Amino acid sequence: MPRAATTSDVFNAIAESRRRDILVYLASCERPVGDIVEELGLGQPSVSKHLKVLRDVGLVRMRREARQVFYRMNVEAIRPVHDWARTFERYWRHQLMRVKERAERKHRSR
Amino acid sequence: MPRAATTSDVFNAIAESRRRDILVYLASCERPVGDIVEELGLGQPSVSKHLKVLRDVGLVRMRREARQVFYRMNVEAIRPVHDWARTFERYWRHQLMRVKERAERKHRSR
DNA sequence: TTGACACATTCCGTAATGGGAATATAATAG
DNA sequence: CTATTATATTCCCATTACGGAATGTGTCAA
Repeated sequence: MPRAATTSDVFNAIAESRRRDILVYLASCERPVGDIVEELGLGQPSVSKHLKVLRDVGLVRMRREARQVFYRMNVEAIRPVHDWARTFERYWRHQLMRVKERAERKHRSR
Repeated sequence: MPRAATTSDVFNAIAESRRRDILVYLASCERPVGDIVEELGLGQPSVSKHLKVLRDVGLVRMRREARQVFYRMNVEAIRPVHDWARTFERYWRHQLMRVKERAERKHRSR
């Protein structure tokens, strides 16, 4: 079984750093494809293909206006990532506490 | 330029769902490889390889004890993902607000 | 209609994947 | 030393990805 498709879920889609860049760029406001091409310094076909991946997993939406196509981020779709990462938040505390304790023991033993 | 290696960064490493499962399993406490194999119902070699990927990006650490190798999660390493996802948090508000406004306009126009 | 513009899709080559089987390595027991 | 247990590594392979070049599609202007 080879690697999962980039379009199989949000986690695979955001594995590519260019796509993460695109999302950050689109977070604040919608943009036509040409702007994204210019911003990323990538070829237009590449950008279009990245956008298709992002569309397939619901991370962006598009809107046609005249000859341009405007893309915007669908911020909701990031939630699975956010939630998953957050499940570890409660363990940070523990880990930091352990580090702190170790440091204190070291300090006392001097 | 083909796809980035799974070991190139944390985002690529967690693209695989099995590896996410492993991390969740290791978050609460350290475990020997055998336990992970049993938990995931995957082949032992596969698990070992997944663990190597996770080690390469610093998401897990290992400790040898007799014949067993115990793995534990390094929760700190998840931070890039958490932080990146959180950059969009402030936009949720806006998006939810827009949805709400649209609903209200619809309501009024009835 | 023709041309131009903005974007999408297809084709190509290179490189890496994850699983299973087989094999190698490390550590302990006897 | 030998056998056994617990992991790691290697080999194999079908599959997919990315970027660039070329080409297709859709919209508007003249």
